[in-house]
Amino acid sequence: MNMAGIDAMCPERLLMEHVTSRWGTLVLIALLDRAHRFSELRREIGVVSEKMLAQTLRTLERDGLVHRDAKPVIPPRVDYSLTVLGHEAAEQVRGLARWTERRMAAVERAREAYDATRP
Amino acid sequence: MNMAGIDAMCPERLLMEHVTSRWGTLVLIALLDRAHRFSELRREIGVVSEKMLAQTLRTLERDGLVHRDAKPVIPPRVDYSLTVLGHEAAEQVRGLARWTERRMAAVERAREAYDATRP
DNA sequence: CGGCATCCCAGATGATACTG
DNA sequence: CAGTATCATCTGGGATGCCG
Repeated sequence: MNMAGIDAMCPERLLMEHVTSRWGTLVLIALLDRAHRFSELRREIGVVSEKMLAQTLRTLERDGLVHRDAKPVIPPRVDYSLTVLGHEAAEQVRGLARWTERRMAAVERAREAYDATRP
Repeated sequence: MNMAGIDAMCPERLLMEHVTSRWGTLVLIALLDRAHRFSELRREIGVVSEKMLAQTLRTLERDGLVHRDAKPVIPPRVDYSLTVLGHEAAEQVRGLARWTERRMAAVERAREAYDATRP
């Protein structure tokens, strides 16, 4: 265990991987805006397979970050929203996302400088 | 492109994957404390292969987050430290890490409740 | 000591088809 | 509409060996 209390395979790291996973981040950020139906999330996220979206939502629901509200109607309607816990997670993730936006240009300059100095 | 300006394969997402990757997070948090040699990072992180640590460090260096200082001595000595950009990234990541520590117990209760309601 | 090159595999992800 | 099931593919990551 290192100084931050996070090691390679501790429970905290697994939770962190759920919220920072490719689809986890996009789901959390989309839900930070408002509740979404399954198909709305698919459209908003862009290209994501049904399987991965369903799997991601189930993981986040199990962790208590996302609330699933399945209405007993035909055709089915399922709404996903953030819990209080999920809202906190989403804000952390959004902070990271916003940082990447602010600093993307600087990072790309750094890459060009790095690449320019070698084969 | 969704509302957060982040989609599945944009440059921002790649950058985010670098900083939130399994080894990226641990390296950034370790360097937030102080500069480390390669072998110090290996020990501090715990179980990490040389390959992944080297690869992670190269990626973070290329992104301009980590500074690599190779001293021309024998035996070789290489020190890694955070750049200003890297310090910002590391603080975001540490924020996420601290959140997982604060909320881990609540998440585990949520999982038990979830698991208790099905096969 | 601090790497890089190679091979290999489990697990993550995608594609497609099917269902309540 | 909102999934599940199955099969195929891709890739992060470990193991090993070599080198300046």
